[in-house]
Amino acid sequence: MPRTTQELVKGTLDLLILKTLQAGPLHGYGIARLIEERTKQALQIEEGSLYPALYRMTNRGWIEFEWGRSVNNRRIKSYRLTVSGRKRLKAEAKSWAEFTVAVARVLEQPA
Amino acid sequence: MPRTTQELVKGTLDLLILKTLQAGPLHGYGIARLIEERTKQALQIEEGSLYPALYRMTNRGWIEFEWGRSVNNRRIKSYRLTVSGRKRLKAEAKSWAEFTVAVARVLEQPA
DNA sequence: TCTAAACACCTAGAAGTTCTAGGCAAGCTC
DNA sequence: GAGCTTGCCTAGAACTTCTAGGTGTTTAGA
Repeated sequence: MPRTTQELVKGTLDLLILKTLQAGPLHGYGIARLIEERTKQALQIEEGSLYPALYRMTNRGWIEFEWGRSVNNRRIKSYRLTVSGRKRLKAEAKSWAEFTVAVARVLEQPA
Repeated sequence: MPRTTQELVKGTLDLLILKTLQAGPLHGYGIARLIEERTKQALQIEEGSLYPALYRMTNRGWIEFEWGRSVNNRRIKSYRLTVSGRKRLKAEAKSWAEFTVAVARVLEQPA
């Protein structure tokens, strides 16, 4: 289902995942669906980006997982933030806010 | 002069360049300095990113250049937007706006 | 019962941008 | 004439993301 109006994640995937896990544990597939739902399908989370990202972030100690069962009775890896991950979330959110302000300063210039 | 507080450009470089050229022709070095000034040094434009980007964008027909002289009497490549580049600027600006709104929707969720 | 769809995970390789870390030349200032 | 600034450039590495597959399980429905 290729939808040209959908945006790709452009460097914010980690932040989006960290933020989504802030409210509580969730599995990879669920994270993707929730982000898409919350952005009204404006952001599309590709599985080929998602799973490598979860792997990287686990390695970096920002998240950890345990095997479990979903509400649909499927085997899932339930991820949650670590203490380090909460710190990282805070830092990335701040960085993103500063970044968008900076870009806005350029874009607000008169033609 | 490594400054950890400076942000990198994360996929917005083309947009920043296009926007900076919207007001009139400018050379590469000047584009970088102007963006840094307008963002109060929050964004840093690396020359190793800048020149390849200008090359790419020229190839894609978004910008074109002619050789000239700067106010400092140095040889410069003076870039300006093409018609196609103006279209591209408009599209990228719109896309960026939608993207930031989408990310904001995720980030505004309660913890 | 059998099938199809949805759920849920995964990977290899390619593509693309950006950064690091250099280099070169010319003009200006002291 | 030395050194700084301006101004251009490149090769290669690093990194993320996408494409394009793949697997297995559960459930709904024909």
